[in-house]
Amino acid sequence: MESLSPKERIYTTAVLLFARQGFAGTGLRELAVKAEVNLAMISYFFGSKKGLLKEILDGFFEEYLHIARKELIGDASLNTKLSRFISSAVRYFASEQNSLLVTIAELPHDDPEIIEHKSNWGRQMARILSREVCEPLAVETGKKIPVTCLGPMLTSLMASRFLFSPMMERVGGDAENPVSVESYTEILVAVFLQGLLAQGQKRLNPSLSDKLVERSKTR
Amino acid sequence: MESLSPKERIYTTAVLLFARQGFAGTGLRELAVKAEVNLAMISYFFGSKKGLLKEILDGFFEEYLHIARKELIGDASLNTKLSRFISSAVRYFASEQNSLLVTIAELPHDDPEIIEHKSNWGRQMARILSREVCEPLAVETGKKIPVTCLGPMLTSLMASRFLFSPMMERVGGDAENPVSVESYTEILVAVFLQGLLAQGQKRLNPSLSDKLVERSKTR
DNA sequence: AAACGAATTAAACAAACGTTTGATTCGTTT
DNA sequence: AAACGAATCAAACGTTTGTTTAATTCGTTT
Repeated sequence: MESLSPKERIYTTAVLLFARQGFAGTGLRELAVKAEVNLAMISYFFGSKKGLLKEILDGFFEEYLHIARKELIGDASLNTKLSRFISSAVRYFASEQNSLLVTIAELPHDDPEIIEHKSNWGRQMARILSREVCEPLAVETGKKIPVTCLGPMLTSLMASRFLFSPMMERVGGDAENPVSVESYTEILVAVFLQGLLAQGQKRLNPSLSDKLVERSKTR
Repeated sequence: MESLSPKERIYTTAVLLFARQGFAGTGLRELAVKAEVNLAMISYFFGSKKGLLKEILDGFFEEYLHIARKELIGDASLNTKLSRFISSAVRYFASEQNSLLVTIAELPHDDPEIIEHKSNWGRQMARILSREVCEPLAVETGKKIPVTCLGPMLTSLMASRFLFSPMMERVGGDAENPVSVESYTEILVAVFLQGLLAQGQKRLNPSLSDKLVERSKTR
């Protein structure tokens, strides 16, 4: 945090505070203090509090959309494309957990300015998912699932772990060791593609990293 | 709204406003005006703004937990139990959409008072899911999916439509008619239990109600 | 009708809010 | 060294915030 520019410190600290306290629940004075910056610098760099939020949302959506384009567009099978997408997206969600939380917490709110931003990104994502997933899926399996249904399902599913993490930390007893991001990804892929009730496959077993953790505990 | 008691009007209006503008983003004066109630009545009935939020969260979790107990506990097959649970829960989410949105938007925030409330409900839900879903699942399929993973996945998946609805309303073009709650439920059950890539079954076709809508349009 | 507690009210409280102003410092260019 | 724009600052702007107070109305019980 020390080597960052003042503007970067504001951005980073804002993502952290907005994620933990909500956008409206965070005051600019607290943000300025925690970012070690003068209060007026926030308006100076981002125009307004809402302008700061817009930049955060844009930053998250831009990368998310980039991942979707990279992993979903192409000639690979639906199975591989979706597996790769989920894997990359979850890795991104994990690395930018706070940006994800800010975005999701602001999703249901209906501020006209913000809604417009979100819808723009939603339209682009819907175009990709429609062509690269929904249409091939209808051809291969006969199932017609609308993008407006599949898009939210997929994103919510991948975000679930992070949405509930502040709550689940106090639910899972001390005995239960937390699930690594890798095996979380494997579970997601398996459930979303093959279903919860499908017979277990070898890719569903605990990943190597989890096994090592387990061993180091029992010894 | 006219026949409700002042306390009920405050509660109902608060759910609506918190869902659309967020908890911290809603002022008590605006709430008092919209609920046609004197400002001081809010503190009088609910103690504080946070007290009001706690009652909303409790109200939502109580019914959600009730549904989980009713549909998941018993000797039916995993398939039927989960199908019924998803069906009931989605119907409840749809009827209490705003309570759901308030709850989810507050999930990631780490206010100690609120976190404690959420965790209490989370623990109870985890106990049910663990015994009635995770353990039977491990026996039947060999897959060991921790509750701290499955719980959030299931809830997020069912909530996805409602979380994204303000955004998706502007994404889906006018041509595309919205998915009914019934067929949304069928899609959820099919994807979660059999997987996205499974071959289409008859329960996956558009539900009767959707077919009627489609017919009335083309004629 | 007197008395009582619950319900409702207008008014005020200090604190925090987002934003703006005008002066000052800093590094670079002329 | 003079000049310039960008960056930083302390201070104040007018609102709005959640909460509390004390007085009043209301319906019921005595």
